[in-house]
Formats: sequence, structure tokens, C-alpha cells
Amino acid sequence: MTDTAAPPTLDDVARLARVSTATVSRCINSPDRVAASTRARVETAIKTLGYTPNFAARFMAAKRTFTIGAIIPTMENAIFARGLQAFQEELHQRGYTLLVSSSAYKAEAEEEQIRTLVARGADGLLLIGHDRDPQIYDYLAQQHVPVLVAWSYSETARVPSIGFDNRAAMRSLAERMIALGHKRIAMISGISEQNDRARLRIEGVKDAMAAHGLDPERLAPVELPYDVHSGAAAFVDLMSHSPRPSLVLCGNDVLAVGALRGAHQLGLKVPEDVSITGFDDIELAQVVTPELTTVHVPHREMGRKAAQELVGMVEEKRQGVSEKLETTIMERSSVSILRDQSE
Amino acid sequence: MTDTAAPPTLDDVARLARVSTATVSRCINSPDRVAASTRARVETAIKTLGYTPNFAARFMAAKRTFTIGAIIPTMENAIFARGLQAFQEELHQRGYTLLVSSSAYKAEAEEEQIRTLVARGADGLLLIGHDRDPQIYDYLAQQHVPVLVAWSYSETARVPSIGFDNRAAMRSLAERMIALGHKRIAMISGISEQNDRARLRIEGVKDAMAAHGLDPERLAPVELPYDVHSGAAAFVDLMSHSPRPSLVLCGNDVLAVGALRGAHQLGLKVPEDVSITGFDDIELAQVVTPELTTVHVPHREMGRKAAQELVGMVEEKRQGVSEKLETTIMERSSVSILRDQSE
DNA sequence: TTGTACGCGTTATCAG
DNA sequence: CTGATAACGCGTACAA
Repeated sequence: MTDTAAPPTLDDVARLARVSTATVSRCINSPDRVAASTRARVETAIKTLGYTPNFAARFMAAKRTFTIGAIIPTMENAIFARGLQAFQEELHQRGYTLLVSSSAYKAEAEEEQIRTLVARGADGLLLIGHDRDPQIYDYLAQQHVPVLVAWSYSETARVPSIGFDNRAAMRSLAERMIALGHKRIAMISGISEQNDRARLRIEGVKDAMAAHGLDPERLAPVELPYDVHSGAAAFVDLMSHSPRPSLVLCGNDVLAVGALRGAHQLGLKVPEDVSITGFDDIELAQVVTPELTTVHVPHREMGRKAAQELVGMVEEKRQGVSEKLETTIMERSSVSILRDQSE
Repeated sequence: MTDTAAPPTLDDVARLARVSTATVSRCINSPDRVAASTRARVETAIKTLGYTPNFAARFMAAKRTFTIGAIIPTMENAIFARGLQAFQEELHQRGYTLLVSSSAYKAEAEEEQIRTLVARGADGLLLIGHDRDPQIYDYLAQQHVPVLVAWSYSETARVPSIGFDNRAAMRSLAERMIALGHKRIAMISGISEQNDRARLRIEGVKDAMAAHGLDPERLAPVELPYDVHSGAAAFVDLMSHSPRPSLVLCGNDVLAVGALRGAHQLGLKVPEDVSITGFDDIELAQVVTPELTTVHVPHREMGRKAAQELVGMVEEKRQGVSEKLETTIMERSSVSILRDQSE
């Protein structure tokens, strides 16, 4: 128990076990390539010394860290939580450690964190969405760090993605709402700059409107940070216009919950007085009253597949292949039927 | 744009700038110790090469990383999100990067992640709560890595903590409820093994009961994972017993929201038929109907102060000093008044 | 002010 | 199956 000593090194272990450092290293990295007897000796030495490999040294020599980095826009709400959890679990099964950083939806912060994670030897990176300064992709390419994007699917983007078609998903939700008889449609969106999910969801609504004889230009989505408070304020403001919308489509569930609160403040009943929808289907959506009609995203599947693909890219040094995941509309009780739908 | 080349090194920069590697290193780490003219040359070289210092090499040579690690029990709900966000912001201001890992409330996972983060050169560690295998503290001491605990305050623990008194906080909530006339009290708790917050909150309720002539042994808290579904199931089960409790105290807001759902399933009105309380005062508490009576925790203050203290410990190589933060009871609408409270 | 040279703790190559 | 030994990229005495 020499508590003041510096952490033990490979050398210390080697000396104690009366072998060379190479042998100790082998015991750790390919145990089968060393005799059982000596291995036993080494293992005891490791135990008694409380030896832990020095990571930096290992990285310098081997250039691999078995670490994957992920940068998500926020940890403040649960949007990315389930997917990330699944991502981590799958990674862990494959012997990788996940390190997470949050950018607070700020492009510069994200860039800095990308550099940080790469410098720290991340073998691969998971990023959310495609929209970012192209220079970053140059940097990543130069550093030979594989990158995979999640939460957004794109065929044309520079890096592979495991995600869903935000535009199509939102379009089909909007079309369903239109089929239900909603015509006066408003939208509360996340901030679309540097955020393809937000941007594409707006486009999806416009697609639906255009396809059904509504003027997309009249949508005029308001863009705000993804938090409950903003959602509530925007909703209250929206309701002060006339004619009032019969439906408020929200860019995600958090904004939708905010809208629900706004309605509550105004004494408006949902869905009788106004309908509200969300996107993501996080736990929150089923916990509020009324439960939210929203777009279900296969969070866990996405996380799991992203991990598989990213590890594949890292280990086989190959290009990643994109995959589009399916979303489904969850019709719950925050939407009213204005017109009977018998076809 | 030689895209196939390996990342540039100090050596490359030195060659291009026609100086030694030592000079380049100085330009980066103590710019004032080098002549302005040569510094300019070096800086251009760095720019044109797109040089980024290799982190592992730097760590090996300098033994500092300006990285702080944090291991939280979960990212799945927002319990730790706000505090962690504040922690990160404060860290960033001081030039440190935060790396986060989640243990899914599993002790072995946490231990592994502690080792991972230390091996990766974390200058300091933030941990949640005090309950863990003492060996881990030995390891951390041996590695000379400063540790700070948050979300729980203790004077007697081996490591310093910035947190609140979970026991006293829960006790005063329970006392307030008793003062309101509640006598048939049930509790839905998190799993208390290896979780001092959960454990102390149970104790707090028992303290309050004992102090007011109620038998603490009759509390019989049920312990479950912190998720909405578990909370709902436990609540439904609790309500099948007779006599039914008039009040269900929950170990945190997530369980309380679950209880609310359970009540809804049962057709029970809250607070008319049964009262429910939470703990933490996360955003969720104000978003559900009825809004949750709960214990407010100063998340952001805790995160900020934890960052300050931990950086202090790292930079000044000193023992950390603990601080107890205040909590307050937020009385909202999930609790009924059974008895008039004029004193 | 600048350069030389060594050490940090591993892994990997190559003999033995 | 095992042992020397050369990298890996950088910081820093020490020397010039």
C-alpha cells in the first residue's frame, strides 16, 4: 500500500513477474500467445501492483483507443437519450467505450468538441444530423477518423448516415392531419439553421400542404430553441392571431408539450379547441395530458445500428453504408377529427 | 491538400518553419518565451499544415489533459441534465473539457468507466453520490486523481461533496405532508442499494413519521428502477391494498409521474383521491397534470460550484471542501389538504 | 532566444 | 514462447 508512489507501469509488472515488458504486454493483449505458467505469474503481479495500462502510451504505440466519441446537441431533454443509451450498450458489447459531449446546439462548440475527441484518440465519431461547416469533414478526412451521422438520413451527404427521412415523416403526419380535416395549420419549429432535422420537418409540412391544395407560403413556421418554455410562449402568441389555427404542428415533442402548456394557460382545451402534434415520441409524449399524437422514431434501433456500422467502419477501414429507418405515426389524443374519413 | 498523408506532427511544423521542435512547442505552450518574428513563422507553418497537437503524446510528456470526467447514473431522464450542463459550462470557461459516461445505475459499469476515464488522463472526476466500493477510492487515491461527489452531501465521507442533504430534504417534505393531515403514507423509492440518495430519502420519511407519532416500520417502501413505467405499476399495486394510502411519496419526479399515470389508469383523481409527491423538481414536474409537489434542488448552482471546486482541487493540488446546498419544497397541485393548518 | 537530447509507457518487429 | 529494441509525438532540462 505505498500510497505515495506513482502509478505502476508495465515495467514494474515485468520486474515483479521476472519477465520482459513485451511479455506483460502480450498477456494483456493476446493472452493465448503466452505460456499459461508465465501468464499466471504476470497476472498476479498485475493484481498485487494494481496496474492499469496507461492509455496515452497505448494510443501512441498502437494508434487505437477502442473509444468512440459522440457529440449530441443537448442532454437537457430526452430526445437523444434512448438512442444514445442503445448506442452505448452495443458499443460496450463490442469492447468500445463511449465518450459523450454536448454542443448545446452551437456549431462552434460542436467543432471544438470534434477536435477534442479526435485529439483524444476517438476511433470513430457519431454526429447528429448532416448540417455543418464542410471544413469539418475535411479535417476528419485528413485525420482518418470515420464519422457516422444519425437522426437524419441522406443519400447525398458526404458521410454515411443511419437515420430516418425527416421530411417524409413529417409530410405523412401533416397529410394525415389534413385528411382529418385540418386546414388552418400553424407550425412551431426548432431553429432550422445548421439543423437539417428542423429544416426538413418544415419542408415536409409544406410538401403536404402543396399536395393538398393548401398554400405552403402561409405556413410561416416560427423557429425557437427546443424547450418547453419557448413552445408555450410561441403557442400563446400564435393563438392571438386570427383566424386561429385548428392545428399546431410542433417540430418535436418538447415544443409540443410547451404548446400544451400554452393552451392550458389560455384556458383552451386540447384537442377540442385546438389540435397539437409532436415529433420523436419520447417518453414525455405519453406522460402529458392529453397524450401527444406524434411521429415515432425507432430510437433504440437507430442507436444499435449506428454502433454496429460505426464499429464496422473503424475495424474494417471501409466506407460506411447508410440506412433509412422507418418512422410511424402515433395517433393519440391531442388531435381532433374535423371530418369523417370514410373513403 | 495531401489528403492521404498522416496528420502533421511537431516535427513537420518545425521543418517548415526552419526551427527546432522545442521552439514550436514553446510557441504553443508559452508564446512569450519566443521571439515575435520566429513565432510568426511558426504560426504560419501551423496554419498551412493544419497542425493539431497529438493529445496522447502531450499527455505522456506533460501529464495533464485539461479534461474532467463525469459519470452519471443515467442519461435516460433529465435528473442530472441541468446540473451537468452547468458543470460543463463552468468547466469550459476555465479551459477544461468534460467527458461524460453513464453507468445505467450499475456499480460494475461505473467502476469500469472510472478506470477508463482515469486511464484516458482525466485530471479530475465527478461522481454522483457516495455509495460505492471503497476499493475504488483506494484506486483513485493511488492514481492521484481528485474526485468530487455531487447530488449528495456528507461530512463523513472519504471524498468531498457538493450537494444537498437528501435525508433532511425528504424529511421536511414528509413533515409538511403530515402537517397537512396525511397519515396513511406509502412510498415508492428508487433502488437504495449503492444509492445513498434513495436510501437517505427513505430515512428522511421515516424520521418525519417517527417525529410525529407514526410508526416508521409501516412505511415499507417499494424499491424500483427510476422510470415512469415502474412507478405506474408500483402505484397500481399500492392502491390495491387496504386501507389505501392518502399520500404516496415518490423517490423522484420520474417515479411520481409514473404514479400519476397509475392513478389515471385506475380512474383515481389526484389530489382528490390520493396525493402524490416527487423529488428533484426537473422540468417534467411542471409539465404534467396536476403539477407535482416536489423538492426543488438547485441543479445549476450545484453543477457550477462542483466545477469550481473540482478545478480548484486539480490546479492547487489540495483537498476539496464540501458544501451543503439548500433545497426547498415546491408546493403545487398534486397534494390535497386534509386538515386545516392554523397554528 | 533557440537547439539538443532524453524520457514518458506502450506496442510491434524481429531475433532467439 | 520470450526478450531486446525501435518507434510513437511531445515537453523540458540543459546547453549553447
